[in-house]
Amino acid sequence: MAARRVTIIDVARRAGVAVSSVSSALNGRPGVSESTRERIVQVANELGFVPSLRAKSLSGRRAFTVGLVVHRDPDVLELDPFFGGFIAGIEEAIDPRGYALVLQVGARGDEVHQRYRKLAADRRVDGVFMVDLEVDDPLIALVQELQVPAVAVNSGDDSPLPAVRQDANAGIRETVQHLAALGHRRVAYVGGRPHLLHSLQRENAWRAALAESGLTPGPVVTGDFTYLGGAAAAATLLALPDPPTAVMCANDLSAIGFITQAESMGIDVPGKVSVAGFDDIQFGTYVRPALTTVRTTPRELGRESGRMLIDLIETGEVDDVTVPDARLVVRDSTAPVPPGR
Amino acid sequence: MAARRVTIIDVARRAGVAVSSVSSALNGRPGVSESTRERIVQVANELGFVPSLRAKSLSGRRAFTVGLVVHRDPDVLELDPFFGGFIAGIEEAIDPRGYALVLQVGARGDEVHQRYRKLAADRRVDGVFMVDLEVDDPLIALVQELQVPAVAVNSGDDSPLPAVRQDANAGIRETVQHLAALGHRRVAYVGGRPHLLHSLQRENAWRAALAESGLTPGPVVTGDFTYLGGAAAAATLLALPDPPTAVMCANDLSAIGFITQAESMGIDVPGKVSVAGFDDIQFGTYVRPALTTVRTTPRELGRESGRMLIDLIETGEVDDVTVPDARLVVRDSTAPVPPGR
DNA sequence: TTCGGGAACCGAAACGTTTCGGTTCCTGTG
DNA sequence: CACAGGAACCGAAACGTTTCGGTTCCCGAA
Repeated sequence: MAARRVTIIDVARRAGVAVSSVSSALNGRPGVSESTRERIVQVANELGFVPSLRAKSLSGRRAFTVGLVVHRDPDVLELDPFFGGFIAGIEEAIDPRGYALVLQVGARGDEVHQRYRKLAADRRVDGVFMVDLEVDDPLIALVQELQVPAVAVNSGDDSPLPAVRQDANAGIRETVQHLAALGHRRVAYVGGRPHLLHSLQRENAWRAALAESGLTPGPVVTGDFTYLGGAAAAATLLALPDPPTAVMCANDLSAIGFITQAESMGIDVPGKVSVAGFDDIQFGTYVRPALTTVRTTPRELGRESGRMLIDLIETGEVDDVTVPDARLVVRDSTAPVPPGR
Repeated sequence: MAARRVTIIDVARRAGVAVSSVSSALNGRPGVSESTRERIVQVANELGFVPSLRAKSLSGRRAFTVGLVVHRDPDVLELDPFFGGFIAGIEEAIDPRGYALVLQVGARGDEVHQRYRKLAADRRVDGVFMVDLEVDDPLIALVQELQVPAVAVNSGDDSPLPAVRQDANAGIRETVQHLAALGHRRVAYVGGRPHLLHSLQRENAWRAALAESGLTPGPVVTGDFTYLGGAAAAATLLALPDPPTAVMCANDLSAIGFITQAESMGIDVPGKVSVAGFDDIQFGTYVRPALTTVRTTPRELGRESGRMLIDLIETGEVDDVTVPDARLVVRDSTAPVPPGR
């Protein structure tokens, strides 16, 4: 009894009009009188007509699908605070407009490359999101070569692609000012994976903010955004002859690693050293001491990215957008500089 | 210069054969001699022919896409250890077979319903994964009504849908035996959201394992799989006149919440109370004391689910599969029962 | 030598839309 | 009253495959 699908032809026949008129009527295109439009809509509803997405794709040369390929090891993905909210935001924007998201993950760079190529060759998606951009990212050239519409998320200021950004500077500046106000003069930095664009951006923001506050940069450790990386950084920094009294970490996970390591070395946080993170992951509120951090809003970023990509697909051009700044959230892992330092 | 796409017609013309022969040749169907098949393949490569997925979909009545709709609040998603690995596993299985995954999230139940309906109406996907099944889940009836092929992940034993399962029983039994061997006689349980099928399964497994070890169930608290829920459970259980000496939690997150709360009440873990979790999230290795837990393998589950769904789509029937059991991982949060208890 | 049968190949319909050029008809203007 | 112009509507091509029925041709058996 696999009931045959009701097609536009059925609607046309039943309404006594041409197929093309049904198409025009249902898509709000001109060339059909208001009265027949109403009749057609009526008939379409009666019949429960749902246009075939596949036929639309073939005819209309759009897939009504956008792609996100995540360049990340699945194990790392587990702890990533970004994607849950980001994807939810994307959907909020694209679902009402009839688009769906295809998601792919690739651990290695060449896998990611292949995924993009295949996505483009198959014309499976009408556009893609570019996240986790690297410095001089070859993927940018790739999507340009492939001619697939793309929006860059948190790219640099000179992005050749349309971009949506959340400025980290404001939050980082607030953090540095917060630390300075607490009397800290020696503020270290634990970086993220250095080839990642936003690692660079955050570190630069930190330097700029220090300069603004009249401070000179403390020691810098290159990390990798992981818990273990943060712990290793603590081992290094806190063993220095003149250890920092405060540390900014490139993300919360490494900040938490840092704190745990510090405490296991018998160094109290925030009594002896203040620690600030970045991201505002939920665990930051559970950890002891609760983490002072900079709150980012992946969901808003996703929503704007989604909106923008579809605008780009449908109109061919868009303006860059900026979501509200990341802001400082003060909790318990930062405190006044210990006396005598 | 939007170069026209090279189609099967171009290949046919260039090879001097009919379009239908090209189709047969490239899809490994009989009816074309080996020599012309080779020639056709040759020509197709020369021309860089990539069959149009859209045309294939329309003609062949398959979308080469499968769907996963996640019923979860995006904020909860952030801490969820399951989906990163699960999705990665799905992809491992489906990508080589030419399928892609569309992912959707819905915070509310009715949203999820709508998503499934739309997916089916649009024929956007050829099949779906059903995760986070509830007791008597109405979604099962929905996908059956909608006639969309579906595989259930960790469903009950009497699933009307083909299912892939990872048995939690083995791991939970091991855990209970481990606790019993440490001398514990009063083992409490902190459950998950009670309408979720796997909450029920885990609790039943716990009861069964206790019985096997000749123990009677300790107090049970209904939780919600969250950190805060675990903390609340600790507050309740540890204030009991005769508190348990060991606790099994339905997942790691609530176990970590439990431990934190216990310690802030001055009750040492594992000195005074042993705590075991479930999932084996990465944080469990970082937390102090490192968490004894049951390791699940979402990635394998994803891989098998993906394989199975595509088999189901293409052949119409499949057998249930089971991935290797979840196993106990002993770390530092469990210890011998304190003397005198 | 004839005939049957299968392998190889072909042509066209079908999938379900959108789009575009063309026809009809009505209205207003001169 | 004639005619231009535009609104409403129609028909068919196009999108790029797969599939199915039909034709050709060759080979082996009788």
